[in-house]
This record gives sequence, C-alpha cells and structure tokens, in this order.
Amino acid sequence: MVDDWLSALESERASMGRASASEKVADALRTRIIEGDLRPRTRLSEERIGAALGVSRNTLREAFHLLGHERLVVREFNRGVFVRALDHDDVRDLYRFRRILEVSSIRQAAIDGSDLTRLHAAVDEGGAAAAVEDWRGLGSANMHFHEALAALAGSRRVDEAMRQVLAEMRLVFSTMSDPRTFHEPYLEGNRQLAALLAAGDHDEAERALLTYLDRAEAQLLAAMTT
Amino acid sequence: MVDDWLSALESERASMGRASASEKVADALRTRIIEGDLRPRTRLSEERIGAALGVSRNTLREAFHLLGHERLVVREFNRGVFVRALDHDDVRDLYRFRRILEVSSIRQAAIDGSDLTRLHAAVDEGGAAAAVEDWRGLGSANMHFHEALAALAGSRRVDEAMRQVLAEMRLVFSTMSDPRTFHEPYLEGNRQLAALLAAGDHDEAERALLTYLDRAEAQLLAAMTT
DNA sequence: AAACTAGCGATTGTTCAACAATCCCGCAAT
DNA sequence: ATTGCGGGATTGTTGAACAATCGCTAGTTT
Repeated sequence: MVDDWLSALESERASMGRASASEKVADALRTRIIEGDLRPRTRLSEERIGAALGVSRNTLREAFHLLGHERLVVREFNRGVFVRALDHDDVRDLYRFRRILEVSSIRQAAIDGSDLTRLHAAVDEGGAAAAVEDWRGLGSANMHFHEALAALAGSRRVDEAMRQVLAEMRLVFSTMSDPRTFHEPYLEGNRQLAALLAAGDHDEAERALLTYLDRAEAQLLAAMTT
Repeated sequence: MVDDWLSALESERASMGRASASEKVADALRTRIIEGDLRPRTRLSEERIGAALGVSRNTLREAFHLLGHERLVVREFNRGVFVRALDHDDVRDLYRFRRILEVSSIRQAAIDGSDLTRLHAAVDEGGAAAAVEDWRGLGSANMHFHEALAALAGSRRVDEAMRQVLAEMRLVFSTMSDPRTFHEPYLEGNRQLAALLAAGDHDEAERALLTYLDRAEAQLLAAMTT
C-alpha cells in the first residue's frame, strides 16, 4: 500500500493535540498517582491542584471525572476527591475478576487459532527491561502481557475491562516499596505461558495461569499493610 | 442482631437527597433513553436540554459524562453528544461478554454453595409481570434475573460489568417495536435455569444458558434493521 | 451544470468569577 | 461521653464570556 503511514499517524492521533485540557490534566495526575507521588487516601484539593496546573476548577473537575471512571480516585459528595485506597477485599476481587477474564481468553484462544505476536512482544519487552534493571518498565511490560492475554478473547469489552483492572493493579503496586520483588518473578512465568499457548497446550496453560495468579494474589496480600 | 434495620437504611441511602444535580439529570436522561423516548442517533443539544431541565450547561456536561461512562451516549468532539446506536458487532460483543460473565458465575456457584433467592425472586417478578401483560416489566424482570445470575460470582466487579452490559442491552430493546416477542420466550427459560441451579445440576445449567444466549443473540441480530 | 471555495451562523470547548450548600473542627453545655 | 452550635473552608452549581470548530449556503470557477 502506498499510504501505509496513514494508519501509523492515526494511532498517534490520540497522544497529539487532540488531548483536551482536561485529558492532559488527567494524564499528569494519573502519572503522579501511578508513580506513587500521590499516596492513596490523599485528598486532591480543587483549589490547590488547579492553581498548580494553571487550569480552572471546571477543567480540573472533568479530569477528576476521567480518573474516577478509571477508579484511580473516588469522589465523595461535598467532600472532594481522594486517591483511591485498595484494601484486601479489593485485591481479592481484582484477582477473581482477572481469573474470569484471562481464563476465558485462553479458552477462546483454544477455539479459534489466535495471534500471539502481541503476547511475545510483551515478553520481549519485559526481558529487555529486566536486562537493564528497569523494574518499573518491567512492571509495564507485565501489564502489557496480561493486556495481550485478555485480547485473545477478541472482545472490545473484555479489552476495556482488563485495562480497567490493570489500572487498579498499578494502584496497588504504587504502594509497594520494592517493585523488583513484585515483577521479576513473573518474567519467567510469562515466557512459559506464552510458550504453552504457542505449543497449543491450552489446558496446561490454563493451569499455569491459575497458579500464577494465585501466587501473585497471595504475595500482594501478604505485602499489604492495611 | 438488634440493629438489623441498619443495613436496610444503608441500602436506601443511595436514593436519598445525596444525589447531586448532575446525577439527577443523568437519571432523567437515562430513563428517557431506556424507555425509548430518545431514539438512538438523536443529538442531545446542550442548550435545549439544559433549558428543559433547568440546569446550567456545566452541570449538563457532567451528566453527559456519566452517561458516556455507561455507554448510553457517545461524545463526538465539537459535534455534541448522541444517543448511542448499537450495530451488529456491538450485539455480538455484548453476548460474547455475557457468555464469559454468566458462565463463570454458574461455575462459581458450583464451587461454593450459593444463595438463589434473588434468582427466584426475579423469576417470580417476571411471572407476575407476564400475568398482567406488562411486557416492559417483564423485560426488567429479565434483566434482574441475569443480574442475579451474575451475582453468583460473588464479585463486585462482575456485578458492575453485568449492570453495564444490561444497560446497553436496554439500548437495543428500546429500538424494538414489540417487547413481548423479545422477552416472553425467556420467562420459561429463566424458570428452567433456576430449577437446574437449585437442583445442583450446574453442567446442564451451563449448557442451557449457552443455548439460551445463542438463541437470544440470533433473534436480536435478525430483528436489527441496521 | 457540476464542483469547489469562502464566509456565516450555530454549537461546542474552555475558562472565569461569584454565590449557595455542605462539611469539618473546635467549643460549650448537658 | 454525647449532643448542639457556630465559623471557616471547600465543594456544588450557575451564568456569562470568548475561542474553536462544524455545517450549510451562496457565490465563483471550470
């Protein structure tokens, strides 16, 4: 095709000038939350943050709505917005939901032959990040792996549900002191899972995924102070 | 317990005065959309609706955000918000998602013994509605049935995902001319499914559910003009 | 006649400032 | 220890203003 670059441009449009003011503010806050600068339970004052970012309260409000939609913050009527704090029940529920989504994705992959390129790309991304000891990058690669896994279901709604879940997972990770401990062990697990899927052994892949998730959940619950 | 009524009060808190203006506006619009008064593709003019409901554009905008979050409306940049119009792909994806959620709920029910009271209540509600030929009420009862079914998973996130899906389903039903055709056949299916679950025959229940959903999807797709 | 372009009106996106409503905190009173 | 009551601070909501963009019409060009 002569206009191959057209689709490439199309994909970049989201990060271009199309970002409205409220979306840019939401991006900034999202980064601060994920990076752990804004700890859970922190109240986000409209006045202070609006002044800091140089936007009006109304714009800030729309940004808060976006973040609330992603469950990164919670809005309490007449009290303000707070950085979300997840408790043990939340983590348990997140993993319950992940089991449903990811297992069904693997089963769907067993039915219709699936494209595993994204999955392998995520594995490679994680390997590269671990090689240079970029543990936060490894965490992102891990997210991409599970996003690609969920994509095997071939459903837009599953994709978005998974994105939502992973955003909340970042919220948990942000409270952890040592990212290496929580991401490095799963690099090998991802590689193994991808290999099982490539080999077509979906039953074993499902078992491996479940033990994988069980272990991750237990480790996270144990590390949570609250 | 002596303070049994406390939980009853707790459940009513949501419908109290705690609703903000934007939420009340969103409620009103949601009803109009679900009832079919606002047809898909209808453009929701900020000026006109704001005047009709007596709220400012800013408040209306927040309500639009809420409805957009529920996928009942879509926002097109610089063009306005429109009542969502679902196409065949949307319906297929909705049912793919429903299969994932509802099947996993049944399997979860097979593991931990589950409380089926809500399920039976929904069946009874449907029977009562059909007895007085309240087809829209039958539709609601049907929704409640599947909501109760999803609740068997015991996951807040599954509950909300299911609520979201059912809201979108209403969007499809609202375009249908004869609600009876699309709800009455499933009254018996619901009753049967509840009986199978009560009997503990989860495998058969799963099979019944899948054929149920396949049939519903096919019927809906066939009835969609667009 | 058909197609293209410039301009105009209408609508949305964004910001601002002000007022009303509500909550939080400390203090007093029972 | 619990209840009732301000005062101060923060959020909820409004209305207006300006900029940016879209859809349409009219006029021009080929």
